[in-house]
Amino acid sequence: MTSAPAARRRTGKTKAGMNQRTKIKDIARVAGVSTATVSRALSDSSLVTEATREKVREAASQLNYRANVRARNLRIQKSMAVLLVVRNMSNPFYLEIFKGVEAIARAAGYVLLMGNTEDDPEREAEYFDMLHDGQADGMILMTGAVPSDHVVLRPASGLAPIVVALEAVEDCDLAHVQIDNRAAAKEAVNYLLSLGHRRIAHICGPLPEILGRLRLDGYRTAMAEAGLEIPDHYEPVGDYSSQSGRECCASLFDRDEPPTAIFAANDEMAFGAIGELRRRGLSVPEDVSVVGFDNLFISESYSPALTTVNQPRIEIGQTAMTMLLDIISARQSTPQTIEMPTELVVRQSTGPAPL
Amino acid sequence: MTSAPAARRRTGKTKAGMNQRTKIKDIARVAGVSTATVSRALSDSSLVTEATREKVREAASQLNYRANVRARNLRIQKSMAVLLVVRNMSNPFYLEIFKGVEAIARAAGYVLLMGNTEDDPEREAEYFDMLHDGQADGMILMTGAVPSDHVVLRPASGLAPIVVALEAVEDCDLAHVQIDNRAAAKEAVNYLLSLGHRRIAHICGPLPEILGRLRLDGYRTAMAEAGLEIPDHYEPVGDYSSQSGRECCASLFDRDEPPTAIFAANDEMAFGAIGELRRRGLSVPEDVSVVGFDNLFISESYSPALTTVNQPRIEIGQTAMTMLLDIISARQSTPQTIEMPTELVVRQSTGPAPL
DNA sequence: AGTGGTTTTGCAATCGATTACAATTCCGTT
DNA sequence: AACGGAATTGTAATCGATTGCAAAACCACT
Repeated sequence: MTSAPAARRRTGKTKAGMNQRTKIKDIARVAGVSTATVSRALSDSSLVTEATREKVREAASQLNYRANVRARNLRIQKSMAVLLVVRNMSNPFYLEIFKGVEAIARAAGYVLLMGNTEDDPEREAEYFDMLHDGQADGMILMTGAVPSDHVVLRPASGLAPIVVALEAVEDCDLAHVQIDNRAAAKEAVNYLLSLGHRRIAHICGPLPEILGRLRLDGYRTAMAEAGLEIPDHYEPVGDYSSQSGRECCASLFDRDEPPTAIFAANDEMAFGAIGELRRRGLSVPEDVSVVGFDNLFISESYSPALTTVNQPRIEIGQTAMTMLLDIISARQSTPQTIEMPTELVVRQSTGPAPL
Repeated sequence: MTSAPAARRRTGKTKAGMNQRTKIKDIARVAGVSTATVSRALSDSSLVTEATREKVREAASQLNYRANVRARNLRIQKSMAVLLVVRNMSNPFYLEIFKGVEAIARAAGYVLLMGNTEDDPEREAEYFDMLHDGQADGMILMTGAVPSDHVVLRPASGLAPIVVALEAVEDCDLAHVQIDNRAAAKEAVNYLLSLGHRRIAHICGPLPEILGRLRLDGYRTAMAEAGLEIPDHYEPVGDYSSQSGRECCASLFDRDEPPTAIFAANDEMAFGAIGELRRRGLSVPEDVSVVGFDNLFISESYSPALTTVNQPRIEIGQTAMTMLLDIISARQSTPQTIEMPTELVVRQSTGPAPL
């Protein structure tokens, strides 16, 4: 009966019960058309009649068909995924950025791949490799670290698009979404000055990093413009942890001429500082005012509610993703830098300078 | 010269400057072997001589070759990705779980896809579809919501593996990683009882949800075992937000017989409650003790540092991912439920009952 | 040199879609 | 009825890897 030559054939071990996924071929058979037509019908191409389209749709839904994403991605040479790379996944600051990115990505049919570097250069390189491998069509980089001399950076290397958010990569024409850290810090300090404070200290973030430098710079500028000298020990350096905020605060109050106000480079250090002040019997804001930076979700319900600089995190995420999509679809090719507005949120941790 | 029949041929429009990615064919040509050998050499198959392997490696690194992940994934019928689905991406509680999952996934060569449902059934279904589409090889579900009647749930449907974490899906034999919410809640309340408190209130989470129910149940059990009646209004229902904690707390203290201790179903509501107490001039823990649940990263640096129930979040993430890998590789097939230990962390927000 | 066995290698099929190009159908005109 | 052009459909190439099987190379031992 079987006249077809018994060509090489796979064993096709269909485990009983393991119902094979339906593929485009099955639909073609059921609907009585070719696979090409099925593909076209399902992708709403204008090259099929309404009748055929309906027939195909019918067969597809009957067989519960869903296109195999792997096969499609190979063929169309895209992965419909974007890579989101952060320094530390458990930093709550990123949460709303994730959310903003996710919303835009989803709407455009992209999925989100998470990357976590822990500041390890090897891992950073790995994520860049993923771009190169075609695992993602683009990347939103929030580490500010670019592996030196990586292929993707070589000029005209078929560079998969990268948008840098929050951080800044120097000497490299990449798209950026950032805030004006210097100006925001300056505004925070100016507010303290306007309350009558003169002895204002700054708990810095790690200094080799650009963010820490910029905020420190803003603090110094504000102080300089107010004609105030900054005592030697008024710039302790922390690492953004609440513990380090506590320690920096201690170092400020263990010496003469303690400050009447503290501007911390982020909210967590501000929390730590407030904890330490309370431990010493000082009250906030009556004795010492404290300002943070970031406006974490929790800062509002802290007690005292924290005065801090708000970053529009959701919008930063949305903007970064939107830019990335624009670059991917080549709507945009010259790398832009977008600056998002910040806002000083005044709450209960700041008050007039004590007499 | 060219004797080969000019078969149909693509135009191969190589944009100048757009240097083509090197593929396995290129390596084969340079190394003077077949593509099969290249593939085998690079995957450390034992089927190639050391000499050939070296030759191929040489060519590969010279051409800066990286395998096309899309092509490989299609061929091997895997996507080497797992899907992590949460209710709300900006809930800080998930952060360390992400981290735990990420660590294990990375080590096993899997990438992480993020899913965010916002409690929208359509979006929940979408992520299940992604599994079906082969976008991911497995899923860690933290929403507790399973689309009713979805294909993947039909018995023996080639079901891509799912591990439910934190939540519990009833009537469905899926693998689970969870904590004993009832026992943990009971322990927290018992601790308050041991401090001499008798008027203890509970700020519940949303009640249709299993988590809220279990914690409430633990609270009631502890009270019952202590032989205490629970006044009518001692179980206000919040929604896990700090604002709702504030409101629930207010409702407790606007009536007669206010409690001397509050057990909140999560830390954020505990923060809200503390804020409200402070607003009313009550101090914590002297006048009222407060216990939370979750041990958020910030709870330690809150002031007063919050007494709360710790969930081993990193370990939960790690365990869930490990289970998923076991199921994917079929090392494990009968769905297990693993229970992770919790721990009451006593800090400064609790103290002896006032006289 | 011939034999049998074990390693290495190469050929070509395969994964499941999309799509260029060819072939067919349809439809209005002459 | 024949024709021309547009609208649909089908055939087969393609994306870039992995891998079953066959062929070739190698080796030891008569």
